[in-house]
Amino acid sequence: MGRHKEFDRDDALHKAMEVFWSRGYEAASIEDLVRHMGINRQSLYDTFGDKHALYLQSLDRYREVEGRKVFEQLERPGSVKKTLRQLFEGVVERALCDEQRRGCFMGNAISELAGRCKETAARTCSNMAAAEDAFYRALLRGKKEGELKGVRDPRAVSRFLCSSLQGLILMARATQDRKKLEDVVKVTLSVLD
Amino acid sequence: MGRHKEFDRDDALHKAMEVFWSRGYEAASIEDLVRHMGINRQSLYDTFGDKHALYLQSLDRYREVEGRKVFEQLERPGSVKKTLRQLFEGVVERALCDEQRRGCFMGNAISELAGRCKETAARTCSNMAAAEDAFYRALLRGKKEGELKGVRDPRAVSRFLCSSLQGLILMARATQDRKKLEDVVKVTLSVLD
DNA sequence: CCCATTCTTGACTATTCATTCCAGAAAGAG
DNA sequence: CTCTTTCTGGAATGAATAGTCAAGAATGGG
Repeated sequence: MGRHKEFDRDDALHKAMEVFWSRGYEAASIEDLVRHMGINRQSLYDTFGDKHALYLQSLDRYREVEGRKVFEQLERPGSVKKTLRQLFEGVVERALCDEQRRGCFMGNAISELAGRCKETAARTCSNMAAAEDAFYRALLRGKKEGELKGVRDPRAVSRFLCSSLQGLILMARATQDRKKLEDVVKVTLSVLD
Repeated sequence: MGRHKEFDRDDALHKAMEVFWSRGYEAASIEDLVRHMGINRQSLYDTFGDKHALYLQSLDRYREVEGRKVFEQLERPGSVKKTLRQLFEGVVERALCDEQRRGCFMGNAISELAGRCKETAARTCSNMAAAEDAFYRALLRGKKEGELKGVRDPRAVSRFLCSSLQGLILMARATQDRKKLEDVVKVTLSVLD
């Protein structure tokens, strides 16, 4: 009964996420979204609701896509230290390539919106808790496998790694100097020794 | 010759800074600014130029006021470790009090604007370099006074402290949990041992 | 074929935005 | 007082904004 949707919902949402990620909530206009999503304005409203609802769905999407990458990386067997090094160096590498300097969508959301939008606050808060847990499980595994004997308080260190990751990503938006970023990574990971 | 200005320029600029600091660039309307600055709209344009110019001046103002506090704190004689602990714990304390969750104006500027406004990028970049230098000088002093023997690469550690500070401030906007923030501080400062 | 559904298009509304203009009041200098 | 400057308030401008509406074309199920 009736015509099918011509566009792929997930695809359009992904495109919306890219717009909000690189421009932020306020600076992204519906015009920008319609153009970049490649769908009709009416379809946008019919499918995703209003701009704010679309933003929240974009945040969820980001968490699924980008968050999953991190979680999977942290769960891969092998040296936890090496994995963490790859994770942090990967952030540096991607930051230096990305000429848009988008940073972390979750971090941006915290900075721009979490203070005055409780739906955003809930999402960013729970995302950060999830990241902390992923770090925590990796640290526990590293301890069990005898690799991280120096880590006394894995819960505290997992929180530290969360915060450090955000700090590094922010710094990478302010400077292009690879040496500075690698210095940060070097000292950050030294707490694991 | 002529009537004097009725309002204090610095005072008005300070008020403008508060608005941009708590709401960001895009979400702060001229209406908000006029209301909170307590001056006339025309006076705003006559005195500060347009919204963008006012924003840049607010950034400069923030650097003078808030930056100076940090720089002075770092230059005070006495234990560098203790000073750094006070600095980081002060950030936690202020973040937990501030019900507006404003974070760091410079960090917010990086996140919201540095990618597409080169004047903002220049200011945030130079501010970060200044902060790095302030940390660096403090670390050098600590080494000279024999307190920080464990710090091998003070330049790298100063960069790390910069990044960590921003990470902590961001995390403090996402969570109210004092224990989490104190964990971050604890591990961060452990690199000085 | 017919009907229901959905896509597409473009126009439309209503609000908000930054910015400018204007006319008059206030106030200091000579 | 007089001139000049600045403050004040409100109105006006024009662009951009988010969101809605309506009419028609496309498409699939029955």
